[in-house]
Amino acid sequence: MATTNKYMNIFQELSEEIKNGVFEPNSLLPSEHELCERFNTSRETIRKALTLLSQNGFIQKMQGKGSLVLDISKMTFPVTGLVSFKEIQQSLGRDIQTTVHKLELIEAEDWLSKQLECPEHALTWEVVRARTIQGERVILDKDWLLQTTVPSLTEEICADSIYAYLEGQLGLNISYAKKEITVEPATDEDRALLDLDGYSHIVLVKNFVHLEDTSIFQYTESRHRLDKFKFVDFARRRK
Amino acid sequence: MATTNKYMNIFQELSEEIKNGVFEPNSLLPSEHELCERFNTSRETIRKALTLLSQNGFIQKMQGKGSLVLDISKMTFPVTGLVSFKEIQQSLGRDIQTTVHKLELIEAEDWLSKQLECPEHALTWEVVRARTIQGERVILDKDWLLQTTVPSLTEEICADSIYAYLEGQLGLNISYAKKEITVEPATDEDRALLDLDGYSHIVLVKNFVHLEDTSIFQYTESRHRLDKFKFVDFARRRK
DNA sequence: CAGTGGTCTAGACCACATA
DNA sequence: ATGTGGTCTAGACCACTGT
Repeated sequence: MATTNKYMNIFQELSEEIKNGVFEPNSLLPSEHELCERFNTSRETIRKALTLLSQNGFIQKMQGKGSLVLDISKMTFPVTGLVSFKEIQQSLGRDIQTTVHKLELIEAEDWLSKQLECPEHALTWEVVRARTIQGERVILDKDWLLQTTVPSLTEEICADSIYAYLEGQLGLNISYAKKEITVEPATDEDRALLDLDGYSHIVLVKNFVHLEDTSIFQYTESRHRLDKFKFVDFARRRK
Repeated sequence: MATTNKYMNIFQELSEEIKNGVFEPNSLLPSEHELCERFNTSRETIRKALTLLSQNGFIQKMQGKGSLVLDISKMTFPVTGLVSFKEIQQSLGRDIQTTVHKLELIEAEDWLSKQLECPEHALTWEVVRARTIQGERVILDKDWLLQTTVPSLTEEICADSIYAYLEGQLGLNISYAKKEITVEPATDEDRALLDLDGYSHIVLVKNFVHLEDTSIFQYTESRHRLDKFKFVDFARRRK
């Protein structure tokens, strides 16, 4: 669990303590000075950890007063940030299955090479997966990954979590992503592979995933049945 | 324009220069050392400004190499963070009108006092506004604001931007918000006040807005016609 | 007043990239 | 080997909050 970073460790340790109720919601965290002593470190380092806590909705800093612990039980769940389908569902303790409908190496067509910002005809993994939650097929995930960064891919990996494989096994460093959420008419494919229950539209979440060298290596379309879709976002006001 | 903060000023100055093309996309920013000299400041201060640029999608920092300028023209627009309807539309140069359908001081009912985390029967402003974009009424905004924090409210303010009034005139410090995006069946009110064009559902964006003392003072439901809804999110991976 | 967080500094050492 | 960013330090001064 120990990453190399001091402030990252402090952030994780304090966030665990907040989650576990060691620090009560609506109470104050120990002062920065006290935290310096507890973690035997300098104040700027403590402040980096506290900044992370603040950005992730754990605390609210108040000048002259201290750091107030927020009630994270009211937060439903921060889907913000880069979190994969599997991580989210696991965090909710949901019972899910994944059906892999397609796993092929294709040549990128015109539209796809534009999405991936890659040369046309670049070799690309195309993955189509349906997600079953509590007996209903409600999400269709369509992934495209450049073979230059992901040489091989198996059905086992797709049935589990592609993210876990990329970060864990391949050691890829995912750095940021852009998401677009819209509502679109359902396609024949949607109707065939999902239990649409009469809905004529789906929620489409497009996801452009970038590596640390800023190249896009994955483009994902996540197609959700309307009534099963929920997106939660925590955001701080930047002045 | 000059806020009090050194790193905030540097962030704004550099972000302007990136927007204006002074620094080309896919080129490197001057090194932190050079920026220290240019702004006559220490490295940690420069790094705070660069961290802000990174978090807002302007640059990608790469150890050993430098800070790469990202192509913000590909970003559509960061709707992430706390941005009001008016700010977003203005940034897109859209032609919009607002119709105020309701502006009343009411007593919070059961469900509302739960949303606002306030005592039942607390006095609350209820505001209902329809947004017309390019001739079509496509968004219905329903706002509830606690009178304890917003003593008075006029139709003129509502027709313009409530946010601008709250932050500019009242000097309220908005600090963070939680958003929830779902799809819900349209109500009779939706059908009456919007040009729903046959759609049976709307996209519902719930917004819980908190002040710096962490109290909720505003709860908003933004109801969008399906085909006119778009949400864009930029997120960095936190390890 | 004392205690809190907010900003800023000058310098140190490390890890990574490039030539 | 040099230059880049990543982390950490010890201390300074300021602004705000409470008593």
